[in-house]
Amino acid sequence: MLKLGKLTDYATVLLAAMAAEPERLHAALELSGRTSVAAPTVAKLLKQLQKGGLVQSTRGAHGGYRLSRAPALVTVADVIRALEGPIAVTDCAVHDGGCAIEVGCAARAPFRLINAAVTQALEAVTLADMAASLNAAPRRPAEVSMTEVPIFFHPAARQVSAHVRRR
Amino acid sequence: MLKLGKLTDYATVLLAAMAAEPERLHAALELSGRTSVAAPTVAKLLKQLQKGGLVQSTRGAHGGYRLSRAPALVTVADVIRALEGPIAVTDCAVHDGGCAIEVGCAARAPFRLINAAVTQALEAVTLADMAASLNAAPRRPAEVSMTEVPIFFHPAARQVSAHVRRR
DNA sequence: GTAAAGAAGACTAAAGCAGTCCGGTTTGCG
DNA sequence: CGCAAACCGGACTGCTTTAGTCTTCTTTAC
Repeated sequence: MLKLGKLTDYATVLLAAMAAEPERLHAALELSGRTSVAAPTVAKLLKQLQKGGLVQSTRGAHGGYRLSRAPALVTVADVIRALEGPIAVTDCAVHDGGCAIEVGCAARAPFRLINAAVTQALEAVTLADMAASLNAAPRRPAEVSMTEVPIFFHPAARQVSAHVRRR
Repeated sequence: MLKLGKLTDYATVLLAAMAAEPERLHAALELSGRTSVAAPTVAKLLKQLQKGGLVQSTRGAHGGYRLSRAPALVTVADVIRALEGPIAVTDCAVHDGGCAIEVGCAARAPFRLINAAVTQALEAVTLADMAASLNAAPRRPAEVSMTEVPIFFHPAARQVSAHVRRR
């Protein structure tokens, strides 16, 4: 399915919730309540995100987590890399060796290009975009039409959901 | 890792090998020899690809498999869909329900856009492209640079590796 | 000093994936 | 007519990855 792990999905939701109030300190339990993600899972994810440098922690009573960077500077690709390692559609797209085919493999070069394209799509969406779509009036899923997609590819378009938010 | 299954990878290699001689009939064993993929695996994959409508089989002695469509009309996305089902970066990007968060989920709409973008990248590469890169002089991996990627997004550019092939 | 909060890691259960093997059917050819 | 080559269809097993939980320890505010 070319699937992302469920945990990565949750992590994105958590970070989006934090991005709504970037300055505040967010306790793990509080985030669990706000996002409906199970508390132990939230704790586990935040630890990993901290290891990946995406959030900073404050220990002790009234402690919590805070985003390390401004929401606009954190992309979905960053989240995936923090939790699942480098983005690699196939193994051979990233590291050489280990593949029996390797030499004269027709798929290799094209897969590298695909990998780069996928990465670019993931770099195009930031936490700020997600937080914005949280604050906006709820949209019905069907309203996100396929025709809106090419905005990703316009060189100047960084804030994807700015487009989504309108109308 | 956003990984594709290894089997999907192999299937792409097999189809690329067949695309080099689209008219011929290819026996499973012969393809195994040409691609270094284990014979039972080849057989299994071709069966699945047939179920997915990508190849046609001829039974009996001197039988084999043939591509159902011209190589230029088969994309990597087709291969993935035949083996792994619909392309879905997250579950909620495709089917509704089953997600505890669901309502008021900030990540949902953005993930749908990402999913569409990823799909588009996968649709952009065909078996014909791969077969071409097989016939061309072998390129060293490093030569496929990131700067070549945007070709994917140019509206008129369908044959990605036509660009890769040159120089 | 006590309570609230994060840190760290071990552990279990479940799911998906890769790979193999089997018996069956169709077809070509001597 | 019978054998061999090739595909057909599915069952089955072992492995890896993932999700999720639990426990114990450390830090800090009041």
